[in-house]
Amino acid sequence: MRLSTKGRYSVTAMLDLAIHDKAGPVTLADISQCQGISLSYLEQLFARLRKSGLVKGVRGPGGGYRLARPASEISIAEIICSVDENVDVTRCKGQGNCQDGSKCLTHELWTNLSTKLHEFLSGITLAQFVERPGIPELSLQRDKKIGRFILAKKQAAAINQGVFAVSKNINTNERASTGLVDKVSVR
Amino acid sequence: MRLSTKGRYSVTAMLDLAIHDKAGPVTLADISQCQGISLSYLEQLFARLRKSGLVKGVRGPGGGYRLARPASEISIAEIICSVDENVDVTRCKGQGNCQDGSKCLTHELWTNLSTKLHEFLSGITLAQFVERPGIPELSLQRDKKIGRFILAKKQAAAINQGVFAVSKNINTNERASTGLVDKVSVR
DNA sequence: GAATTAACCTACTATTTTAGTCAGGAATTC
DNA sequence: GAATTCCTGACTAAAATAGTAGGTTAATTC
Ligand code: FES
Ligand code: FES
Repeated sequence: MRLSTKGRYSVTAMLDLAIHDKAGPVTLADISQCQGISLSYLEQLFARLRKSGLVKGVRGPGGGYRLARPASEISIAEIICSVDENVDVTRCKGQGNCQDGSKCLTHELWTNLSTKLHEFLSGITLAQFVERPGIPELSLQRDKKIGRFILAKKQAAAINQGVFAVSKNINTNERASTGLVDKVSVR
Repeated sequence: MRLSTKGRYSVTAMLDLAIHDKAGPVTLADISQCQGISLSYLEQLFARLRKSGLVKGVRGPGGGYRLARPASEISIAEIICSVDENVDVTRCKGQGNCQDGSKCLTHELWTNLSTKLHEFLSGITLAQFVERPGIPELSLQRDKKIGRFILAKKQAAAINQGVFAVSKNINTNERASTGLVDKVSVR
């Protein structure tokens, strides 16, 4: 197992998705702006998250990314493993033969430690972080900023079309699946 | 917290020291040979371990490195932290101000996760690995190889001085502190 | 159907970290 | 004084990380 900023970015982004899951898809552009990470870099990370079956992409206007599974079924370990492909714990990659054909001490040490670490991180789910005391207030604070930003864009689009209170169909297939448009729409 | 090959090398090397602690100092040359890591790279790692007060260096012939404390008082977390100086968990490095002056979600998430991880790795000591079932046999196996190598060197030095059964003072200050020379000496 | 949005894809560049090398100096033993 | 081994600093090579650029494709809105 390996821990780097790559995994940190991914976990943070996934947390973002988990928090806003009820309000529909989150665009990478928003995460990029909010977290100060490059958009294309995020795209690369999310490509892996998608291939690992952790997120689903929703194309078109009003689209973005959402969790492929409930937050309670996604562990921190899964997220980190999906972006850090270099998970070769030992040097021999499974076969115990890096010391004249026989198993070295390193082998046992790291398979042991790494399974323990993995078990530990597997026990922590995204949901646990979302439901953590303190998050609701922080989430609210930040939603004002992000929400305002999203609304500003939607408003601008609406004004551009002549009318103000528009917000009809943001993304029909998504609305159907979530049944929650009010939070995204303007009025 | 961060996990990389750097920390892996260090933990493995420290385990080596812990196993052979009773038999006196272990040279970096031996660890280098046995683990297949560059000697100078090991020296750089051990420089940090020494500055962190985890190991003590013993100069001169018969010298090497030994643990500065009992193996039962050295945790995996300490070792990893001492070589990976880049332990900035958050982006703001303590102050919660990376989001318009206020704390972002990332902050709480990572300080929380990282303390948990740290607690976890702090609970695992070197001694636990040395005393682990399975290690004695493996250690014995490997000691034949390393031991033979060390003995070969000592023998060569002895022969060089005309007598064979010498093994008088390998490293006096070390012998005094350990009171265990027989394992190191030839006969 | 044209415009827009945002996912999706590929290749390239820059920066940083990791790993290794080199050349020497200092303490210790013999 | 020679050998050994820690110790130091500077320098190089390779790899991973982070960011950039320029597109294509699917959905939505008008
Ligand atoms: S790493 Fe598996 S035998 Fe050495
Ligand atoms: S990382 Fe500390 S406030 Fe954002």
